[in-house]
Amino acid sequence: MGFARGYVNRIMKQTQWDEEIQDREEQRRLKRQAILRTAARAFNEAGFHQTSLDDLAKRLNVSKPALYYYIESKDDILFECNRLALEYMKDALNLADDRGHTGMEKLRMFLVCYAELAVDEFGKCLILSGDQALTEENRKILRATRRELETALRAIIKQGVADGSIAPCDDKFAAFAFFGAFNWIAHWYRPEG
Amino acid sequence: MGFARGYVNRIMKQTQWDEEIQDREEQRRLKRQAILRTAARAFNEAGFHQTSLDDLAKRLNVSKPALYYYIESKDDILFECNRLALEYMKDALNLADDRGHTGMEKLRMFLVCYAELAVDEFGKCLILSGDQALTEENRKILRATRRELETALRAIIKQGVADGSIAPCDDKFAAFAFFGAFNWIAHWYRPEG
DNA sequence: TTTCAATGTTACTCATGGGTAGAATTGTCA
DNA sequence: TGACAATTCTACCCATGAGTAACATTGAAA
Repeated sequence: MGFARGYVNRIMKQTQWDEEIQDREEQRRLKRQAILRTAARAFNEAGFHQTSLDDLAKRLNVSKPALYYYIESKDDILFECNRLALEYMKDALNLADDRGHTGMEKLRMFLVCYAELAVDEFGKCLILSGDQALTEENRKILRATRRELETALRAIIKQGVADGSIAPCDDKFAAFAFFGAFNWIAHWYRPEG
Repeated sequence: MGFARGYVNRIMKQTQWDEEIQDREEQRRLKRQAILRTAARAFNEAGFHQTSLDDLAKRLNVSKPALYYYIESKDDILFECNRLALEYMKDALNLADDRGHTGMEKLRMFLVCYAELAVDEFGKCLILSGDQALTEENRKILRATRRELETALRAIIKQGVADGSIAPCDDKFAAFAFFGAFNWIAHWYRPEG
């Protein structure tokens, strides 16, 4: 490793990316990502308000101000974690929403992805931590994305009912029930089993 | 009203129990209950950590130390709200779990009650606020009660499968799915509709 | 090998908010 | 009406934790 002298790269040592990386920008991006992942895990374990930035810094073997070189504020961390999780979910939906499939096939495909995302650190962070700690501004942004997701899921359900692959039902309630049941996964799932 | 002089009974004036109550003990109990309900509502609206005891005191037209005459600590408030909600749910379950009914009938009866409780202030408080703010001690107590509920629900489902009123399924997952879907009610339900 | 931008550190500030001390007010009963 | 217990108030304490200032270290280019 060409960068192992002094207190450099304390953050990277805590992450899965120990390999050499040349590009400066890329390193910054990855360290930021490492902070976000570690933060998400910490939030999921102890809760947002029970996790101080000093705690987080300690986990990353770094001092607190070092974090501020990569993030804006504590709120910023939570917001980014949530934003990323929603981003992934939108990806999953786009992946599933491929023409040539019945509504039911799309639904199943999406829910499989969703279940995976719901046990990912970012996904758990999105589901477990409410948005009440965020700025009104950030809250709005996330709510808008959430609504997008919901609308898209409802469209899939409607299609499924139309093409006969899904039993007739109210798409709104069905969507809520699916989100509810799958979000609940995040509450009881433990990696052990 | 025989007690309307000075700054007495500030708390009671904020509640639905404006009528005369003689018994001292009973008044204490009711004021405490009023504090808990108001606290639950505040927690549900703004979040536990976003609600200071000063905020709560202001809602009740009372000074902060007055609260401490009725409660132990802020944690105590949250704990009691959760404990009460679980208490009500256990009542609902006992009500539903009456012999002479099929598993399906019991299940339906319980879920109807559960849906009502999930939109009650205490119920919402239980579902929305995680237990991460509580003492380890209190957490354990609540977890035990939660487990009781889950076990009882699973028993009902198993009975339903046995007597043929419910389609065969894994009782564990079914219970989780029900709790998940119904708890989600608390997230989107607004009294307006 | 000097120099500068990038990265981290130590040592602070300061607002917030849970909790308390001690005084004041009130209801009740002798 | 005087005394005592119940109840509430004003004014404080102080731990915590987010965020910052100023200084130190490092990597790499000139």
